[in-house]
Amino acid sequence: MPRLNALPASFYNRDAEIVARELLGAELRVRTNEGVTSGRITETEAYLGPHDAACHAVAGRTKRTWHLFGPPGTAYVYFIYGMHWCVNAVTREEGFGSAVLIRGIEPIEGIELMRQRRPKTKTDATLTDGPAKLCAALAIDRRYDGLLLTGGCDISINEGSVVPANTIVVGPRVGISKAIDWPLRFRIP
DNA sequence: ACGCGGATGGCCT
DNA sequence: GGCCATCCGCGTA
Repeated sequence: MPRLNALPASFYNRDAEIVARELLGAELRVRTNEGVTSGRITETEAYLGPHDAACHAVAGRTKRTWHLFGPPGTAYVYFIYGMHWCVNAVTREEGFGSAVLIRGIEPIEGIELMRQRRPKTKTDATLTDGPAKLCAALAIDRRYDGLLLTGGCDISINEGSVVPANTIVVGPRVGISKAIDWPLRFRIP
């Protein structure tokens, strides 16, 4: 059984790179009227703020990026490529604009519900191994944008297993066209 | 096991 | 008007 202690705002009120590393092993959990789905975070990317050309904060606080500038521990959910959602955890102080993109999880709870939501998926290995895949599996969309992940909402990130630092694979972020060689992608093999 | 391109729409310039 | 922090299926090996 997963632990249900949500990570506190103080956890998120640090540099995105640190938070991205330490979110590995934590549990992302979503409750809907269909049931609960959750997974262990296995891949993250750090987006450092307005000085990071690949970070959405470069455009300033617009309608789309509004909650990226929210308080630490806020969920920043955005729509991309006309059909996909991605979820971030906001880091550092309110107004700064840095976050950690959740890129992969390993299902813990509600795997049958996840399969129903992603019926075309052939194997469980590809059920939640991408930022838009996991949002589809957990039914994360605009409704969750701006909610606090720190407890009390239908979306939260909870304490999980501790991941040894020497097992984390570090590499460049993917899918971006600027600041492409910064080593800000973290994953558990 | 790759590589490529289409789907699809909101938002910033 | 053009750009996306993507995914999937189809093509060539």
